[in-house]
Amino acid sequence: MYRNHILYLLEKYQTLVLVGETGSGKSTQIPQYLLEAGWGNKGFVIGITQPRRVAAVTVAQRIAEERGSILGQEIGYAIRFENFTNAESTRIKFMTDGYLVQELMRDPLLLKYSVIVLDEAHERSLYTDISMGLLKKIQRKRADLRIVIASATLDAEKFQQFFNQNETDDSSLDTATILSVEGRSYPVDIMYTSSPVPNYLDATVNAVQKIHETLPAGDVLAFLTGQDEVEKALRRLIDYARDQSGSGMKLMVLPMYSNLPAQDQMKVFQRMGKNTRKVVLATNIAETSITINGICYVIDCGFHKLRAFSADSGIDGVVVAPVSQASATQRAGRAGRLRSGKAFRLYTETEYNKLPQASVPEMQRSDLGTAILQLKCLGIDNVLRFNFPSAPSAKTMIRGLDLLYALGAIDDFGKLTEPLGIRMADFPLEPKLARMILVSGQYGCTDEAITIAAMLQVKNIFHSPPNRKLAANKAKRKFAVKEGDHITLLNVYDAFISNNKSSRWCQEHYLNYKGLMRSLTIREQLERLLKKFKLPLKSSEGDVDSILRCIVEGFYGNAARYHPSGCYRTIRDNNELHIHPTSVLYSTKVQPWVVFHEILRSGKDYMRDMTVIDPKWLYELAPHYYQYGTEREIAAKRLKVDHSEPT
DNA sequence: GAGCACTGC
Repeated sequence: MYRNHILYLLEKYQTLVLVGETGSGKSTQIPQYLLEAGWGNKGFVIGITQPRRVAAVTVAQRIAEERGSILGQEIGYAIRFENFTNAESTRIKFMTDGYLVQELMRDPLLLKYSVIVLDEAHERSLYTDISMGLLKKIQRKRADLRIVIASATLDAEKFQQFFNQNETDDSSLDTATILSVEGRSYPVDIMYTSSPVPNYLDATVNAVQKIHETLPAGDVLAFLTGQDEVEKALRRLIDYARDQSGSGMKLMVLPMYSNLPAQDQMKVFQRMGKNTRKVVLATNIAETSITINGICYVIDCGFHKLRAFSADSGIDGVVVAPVSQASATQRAGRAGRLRSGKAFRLYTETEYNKLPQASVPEMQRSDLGTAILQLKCLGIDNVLRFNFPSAPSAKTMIRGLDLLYALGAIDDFGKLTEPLGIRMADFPLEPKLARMILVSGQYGCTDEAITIAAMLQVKNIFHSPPNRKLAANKAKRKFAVKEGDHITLLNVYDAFISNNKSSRWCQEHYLNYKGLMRSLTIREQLERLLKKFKLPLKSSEGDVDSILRCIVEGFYGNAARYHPSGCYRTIRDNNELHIHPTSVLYSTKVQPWVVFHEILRSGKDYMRDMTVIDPKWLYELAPHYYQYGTEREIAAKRLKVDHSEPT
């Protein structure tokens, strides 16, 4: 395929932007071309990054198989917790883009590598963008390092300009170039509605029925925005399928979203009998993360859920937003992998033309605390001037810097503190939790701190099947304590260990066994980090106050106070907050002061994972953050803010 | 009485 062309351009240019549809085979072919052309000689390694762990593993597996080699030798992969590479023999190394950033801490100029391929760059994941900024810097010092950016069409020129070091008008001096490779997919007919659709859920259900009644055999993939919508549409289409039974072709309707248990997810990959049409109702998980073979018809509602971060309130949330043209193209393409297909867009062509070309990169809609910490650790002192492919707003950057300063990770000059800041960057956790763990030695509760941090990484520890909610709630109350969710999670973990990590015990107590096993692994990793920093593993032996104070050390910025209006308000910004119904504090008597782990935005702003605190701790532990010394003064400040706001 | 797409160290 474009073998010689690619190799020629890589000799001539430092950076090659390779444009081609996903699934065109380039992920597996290009690394092998590079290897055969000698880019893996003299001990050099060819590195390929992927935004997702599974992709890194499966592509590595596929190539190893093609070449008849054992995975972990010539072909290897490295992702968090798993390193299947061999220091001497590995020539092609797959990794996640996050892993590459981590690798840079050990090998700042990537001297081991001759080529780095950033695959799926058009997705613009947070770490792909960071990698691009860092690689550009490295290239100035290492003219021999080659970079391949593999992307879908839209961003190609932007990437080429970003990496091009030629500042003259003479294009023969360019250091970056673009090459388009053709995909192997089949044409897809795009259909639009003739007028705007009032309700895309109804329209999706109707479209499935119409396809089933009027179009030839072929499976259907419909994109909706969330679990809720998928389940709603599912119920209606199952009813429809039942009414249809007996008349011609059967209909098999299946849901697909990330929260769905693995065995149910697997069902969408099963092949149906000849007389059955499969309909998959999916979230955007089916846009990039998974590929279902045999889809001939795609229905695109025109919306998806996206992470959104507000630099003003510091609240991270998810919002429903119109898709971009790039997403719409990607969705439609899912119909043309087997033979030519049809994509039904539930919006007009005029509406399509008004859509943004591409979604805003993740970099520009995330909290950047962790990312800034990592950049500082890599020697980027002035992150505000760092060359990102799409720079985040100054406000977001300052918010991130503020947080790191408050947590003691950086000093007055923006320099990483020693040892706290440097150690925080080493933790695979958000900065608040990293600080909580690193100071836990002073509270004699390192043991409890890493357990709590590990438990907070896993969502849905408590299982609540819709038909047995009452029993599940009762089971949960057995672990619940008045101090709140953090100590409750600690109890659950301890009980899990003293019951020999029994899956049966979990089932009886409505606990998520897999989730608990995962927090066990994460906890082991954190324990290793404690050892690395020579912090002894020590339990507070039932002294709960020490643990609570330790939590406040990391989370004083997330403090809230009960407000007479019947909800909570953050101390710092006076934002309205509510208790999430999954909190153990939801059904107990009102506690005036709390800290929370995170805010969940869905209609209202909910605090998830809360702990009751003594307000004195706030100014004892964080006088620099709460400038007003006494509780009375904090209250006075709060009142002042209240008066200035019409409510 | 809620339910968030996805990903990563």
